[in-house]
Amino acid sequence: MIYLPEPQKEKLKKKLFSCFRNAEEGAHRIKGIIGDISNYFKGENVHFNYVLDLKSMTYFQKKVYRETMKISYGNTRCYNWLAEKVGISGGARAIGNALGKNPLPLLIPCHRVIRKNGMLGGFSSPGGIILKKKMLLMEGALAKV
DNA sequence: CATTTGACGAAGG
DNA sequence: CCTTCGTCAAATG
Repeated sequence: MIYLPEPQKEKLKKKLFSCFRNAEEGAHRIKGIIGDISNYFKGENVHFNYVLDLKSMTYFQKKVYRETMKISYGNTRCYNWLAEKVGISGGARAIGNALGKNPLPLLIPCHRVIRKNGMLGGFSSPGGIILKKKMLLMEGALAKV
């Protein structure tokens, strides 16, 4: 499970520990991921290559996530592009639904999926659309101003 | 099974 | 800008 940064650190901590009572002790086992994430938010071009546990997701969602993971750092694609990729051209809205349930934001870089008209679309993690924009800016994915 | 609901997109005001 | 309509997987009833 991934929680992206929230304005209030304590609130986030509380949320984490309510899910994982042994979070502190187990942390060393996921040092790699923690390091990667922290480097990412320092502005580094981090690749993220981990085997993800997606067995609780539907077949369709897994297909969407697999394609989403092919969008590399600093690039963006639109919802309909993904729709084509998973074989439902015209189903952009269904893509949005699937991405809205992304259990592993950042590792599954749904923030790189934006609207065709240049709008950013949505972002369901706590940081919301503000955070999505920040991440894209950091990646240098937003061309102008 | 029938409806409703969206992180969409195109077309036409 | 805005509205309407087509679209499709999931959630809901």
